[in-house]
Amino acid sequence: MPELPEVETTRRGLAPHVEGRRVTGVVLRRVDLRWPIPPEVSVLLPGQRIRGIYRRAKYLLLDTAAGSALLHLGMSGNLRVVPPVTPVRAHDHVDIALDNGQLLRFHDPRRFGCLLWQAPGQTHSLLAGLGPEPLEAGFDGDYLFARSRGRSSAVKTFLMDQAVVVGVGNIYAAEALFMAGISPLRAAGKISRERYAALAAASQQVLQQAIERGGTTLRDFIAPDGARGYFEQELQVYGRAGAPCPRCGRALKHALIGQRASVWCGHCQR
DNA sequence: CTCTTAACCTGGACGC
DNA sequence: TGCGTCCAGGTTAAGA
Repeated sequence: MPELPEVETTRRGLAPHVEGRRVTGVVLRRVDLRWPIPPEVSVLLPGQRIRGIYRRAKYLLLDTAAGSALLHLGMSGNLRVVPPVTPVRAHDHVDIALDNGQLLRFHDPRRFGCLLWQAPGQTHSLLAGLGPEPLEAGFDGDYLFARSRGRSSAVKTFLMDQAVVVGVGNIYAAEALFMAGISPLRAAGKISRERYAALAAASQQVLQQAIERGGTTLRDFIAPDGARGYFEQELQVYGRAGAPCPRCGRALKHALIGQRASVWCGHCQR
């Protein structure tokens, strides 16, 4: 489900409900997510005040003086703020109760997500090797050009590598490459500095627009208040294999690239 | 390092 | 209606 825009939408939706709130309790119904939920979550988190909610890559951090809860939504996860009487559904794995009477509820059918703990002043190992944020300084065409030299893998795979740049997943990689006019199959190491400048700009534009639309809801994604994302209406190529290219009208091609379904225009993207 | 592949898990869509 | 197969927005671990 979630790429950067969906995680950022979740962060913004959660912030007014959780910032400054004290955690009054934690209920773990299932701890066997991608990794087991560590004891700190139930031992250290209750009683703490949430100083802020932050996003790094596709991770969310609930920051407290005792450490930070580190959440990833995997493919199918979502976080919602619900009243305490809300019936528990299948796959509602965690409730974090807040002193405003609300529950922060983590739901994740496929359990590819995680809830881990980061000690104060430490950087969790999962965050250590991540590339720059695409919407912050340090990410541009010169950076992509430099990082891609000598790499033979497809540029789409390169763009989705979280060690290169974070937050870009299968939807937004397809959209950014279409916008930049670059074939997803092209070897990353053989693309010019100028074309990488276009790709960096396109990536930023598509991510920013998706955030403004509240993300993309295909199946599971839902904002903390239950709202869907509306970027699906703006998708140019993702999920449109065989349909006419919005630019030239030719049928969009599709293939697996790096094990991921990929769609592009063989005419407009070179 | 870089690259490829398999694996984790559930639900929905589809074909028969 | 029921069953088998395939596919899905992510990421890591293991092996070449």
